[in-house]
Amino acid sequence: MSKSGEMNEPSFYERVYDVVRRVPPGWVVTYGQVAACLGAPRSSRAVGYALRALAAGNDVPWHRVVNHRGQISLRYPTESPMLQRLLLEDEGVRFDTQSRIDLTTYRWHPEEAGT
DNA sequence: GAGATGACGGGCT
DNA sequence: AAGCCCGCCATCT
Repeated sequence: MSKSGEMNEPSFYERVYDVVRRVPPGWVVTYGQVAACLGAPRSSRAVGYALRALAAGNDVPWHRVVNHRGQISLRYPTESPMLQRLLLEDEGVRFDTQSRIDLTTYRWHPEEAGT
């Protein structure tokens, strides 16, 4: 990404970011939810790919996105997963003894939020 | 243009 | 309940 096309295309990335930005503090969504919200319920992996490309200093609450098991999928930098957990706990999200989030309680439903 | 990658999801064992 | 495998999709090399 160094040629033309990194800031002029409303790519999937932007849409993903836009959805994630709507997630209120203290709530979480799964990659699949974000994908479904974009009209591509099968693009969950692509969503993760988009978030991976996020640069530091952005206004996207990426930490509110977890996998369908309610766990943090990050395994990259050793600190990122811990950071995500700290950010969520700071917002009131509780983790069980298995470092897992109860999606039945914290899962945010965009359709209920209205658009 | 083709092959490989990845912050996933669902189903089966 | 937890783990393993396969399939999807957008992007990268």
